[in-house]
Amino acid sequence: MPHPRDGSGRSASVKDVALRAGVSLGTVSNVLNRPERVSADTRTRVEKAMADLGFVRNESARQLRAGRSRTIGYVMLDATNPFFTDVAQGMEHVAEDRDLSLFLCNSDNRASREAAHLGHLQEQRVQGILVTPVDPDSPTLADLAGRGTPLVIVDRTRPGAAFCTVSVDDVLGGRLAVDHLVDRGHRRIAFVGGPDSLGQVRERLEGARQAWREAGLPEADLVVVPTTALSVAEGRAAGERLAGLPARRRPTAVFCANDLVALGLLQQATSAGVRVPDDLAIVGFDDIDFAAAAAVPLTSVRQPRAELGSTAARLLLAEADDPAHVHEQVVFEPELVARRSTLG
Amino acid sequence: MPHPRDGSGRSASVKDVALRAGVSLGTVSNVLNRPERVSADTRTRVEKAMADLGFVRNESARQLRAGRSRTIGYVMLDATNPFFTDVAQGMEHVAEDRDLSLFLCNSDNRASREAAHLGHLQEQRVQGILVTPVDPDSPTLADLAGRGTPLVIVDRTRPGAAFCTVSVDDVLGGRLAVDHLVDRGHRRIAFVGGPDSLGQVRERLEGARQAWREAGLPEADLVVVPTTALSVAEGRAAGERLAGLPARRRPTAVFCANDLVALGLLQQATSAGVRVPDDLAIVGFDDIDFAAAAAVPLTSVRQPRAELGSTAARLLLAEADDPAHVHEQVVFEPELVARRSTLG
DNA sequence: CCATCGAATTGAAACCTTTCAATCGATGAC
DNA sequence: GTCATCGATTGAAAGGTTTCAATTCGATGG
Repeated sequence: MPHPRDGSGRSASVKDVALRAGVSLGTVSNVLNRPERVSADTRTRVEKAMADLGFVRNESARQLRAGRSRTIGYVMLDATNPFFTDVAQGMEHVAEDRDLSLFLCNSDNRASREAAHLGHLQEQRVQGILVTPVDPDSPTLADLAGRGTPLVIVDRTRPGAAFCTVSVDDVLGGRLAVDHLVDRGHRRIAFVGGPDSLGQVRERLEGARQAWREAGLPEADLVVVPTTALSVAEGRAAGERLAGLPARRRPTAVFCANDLVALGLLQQATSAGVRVPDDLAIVGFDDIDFAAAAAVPLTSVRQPRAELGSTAARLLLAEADDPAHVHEQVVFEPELVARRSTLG
Repeated sequence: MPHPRDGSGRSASVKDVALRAGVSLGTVSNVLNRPERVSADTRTRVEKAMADLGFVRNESARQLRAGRSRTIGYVMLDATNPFFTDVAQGMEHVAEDRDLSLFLCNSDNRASREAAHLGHLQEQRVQGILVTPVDPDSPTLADLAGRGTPLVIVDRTRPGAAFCTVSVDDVLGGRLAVDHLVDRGHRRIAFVGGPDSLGQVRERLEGARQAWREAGLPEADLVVVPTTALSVAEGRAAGERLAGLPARRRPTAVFCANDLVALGLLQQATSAGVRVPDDLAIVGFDDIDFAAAAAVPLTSVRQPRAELGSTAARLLLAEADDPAHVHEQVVFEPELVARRSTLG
């Protein structure tokens, strides 16, 4: 019987272990935390007692004593978007190396959920919080940082802010996408994405406009098709709206604010008999794995997803370990990955 | 100045609040937990003190006292598979309703990671653990349940086990897929998936074989193409192996163990000039959003993903709240969703 | 004016771990 | 035989919250 449940229902504590092993409570703690200070004999005795009792360390008590937990948290914007799960993967590796747990939370694009999660994480006294915020200018974040909780913003930048940020140059990303389309000869294009409360959307569009302008092309030939979210469904809907445009205004290429939208659009286009890329070229953003795997492989602006996450996590821990830490704003450069959806 | 940081660096405790509000520590606790027992006057005074001090409740201490936390955990098999994030979404809703936090962990198909996560969750004294295990027969799980931690297995069934399970009838799913292909006139098909250490893979194949046999078709005409994982990349690789088969053995349809594999296969086929479904029909499994969004929308066996998650979470909480709880084995029926990848 | 009652508030104990100064015992040096 | 030393072990305190029995105070009824 490997795990005799004691009648009390309560799980065994160090005290119970000490009693059973016939040592003091401090010794049990030593076995747990500084085994080298305990004689081999006592150690095995204590370890046996632990096994017999099915002892599991109570992390709450440990944290209470230590003042902080062995956990960091990441509040992500959209857990169903593979981009963010890949970012989280990068964080996870760093956490694993340091033997920390990563607490994943999904704000699902809602400020209220975000606030709730941030509150819970604070109550847990996590070592620090990573967040891809609904709104990076929200005072909640500044408050948090001001209160002393290490905080790193992921996928947004905030120059001069009271915290580190790790992001990708979205304006540059937008330029890359549009430069590529212009190079391929397109002279009427659309930008699909929204809501523009999302900084990612605004900046990618801004970059697109810059590139378009610098190519000397008329503003009116860059149509903006707004969506209410960055999802596959919205991409499909946008495709329908695009198909409804009079032929002379219909673009020959589309730059989508992310790959989910691009995949939705691609599907709608293909099923409507529009050939990609011959009739319509498509560029996405993020370069999630599904982009390369689409039946017409998607040209996309690649972000170093895992690196974004691991860098953020490392900065967070640096700040948590060193109060004199100087905040950094890391900006990665995106890179265009050309595939069939624009190459024919 | 909304959050004056006290010189100590330590964050404010109930004691500090009590001192500042000129009340006892018990009263502060009452304001927090039973506000109706406190006079309006005192209450506002205490609330003001909390705001001034930027008081944040210390969850570790609360948990220590309460004996258990306000958290449940889900250890998922593959966080990058949208199927599991959708399942998690279902759990999240239940947790949100009960004002609990859901701690998401990714075992990434590795038993060692799974064990580490399970250990951490226990140490946190979570109310219960949801897990899609690498191996549902692992003694670790039985131990956990035996030790008294409420446990629910998700996406696997284990008749007569010492815990609840919530799953989908994978054998039936396999049958549905193959019945459909047989109905569409296919007489030589392949099953693509692996490793068969995964129960999901074994059972879906088993169902496929049953349906094939019952249709009176020769065993040899159901080719099994094993993969080392259920990923897009493996699907692509399998596609190449399939293309390498001599024409007379090449199947006219493929049933993939999940949608990721199917999407990879679809991509490989299309880029190799194989027309889907005319030259090759494809059926996936899970019906993730990307399945419908593929450029050739994918026929797939739908599982009630969110419902799987919410049911599991509800069972878990039922067990956590009632020690006399009787374990249940819930099995959902999957459903075939036919789309262009098999319909032409 | 006293007794009683109820509402509001208090103070101490408990939860479990970690830490650290103090103690103990044995070994080796003189 | 005594003293210093060193390793091993101990015991008590601290950390923040919650709970609950006990207390206070003002008000009500007699």
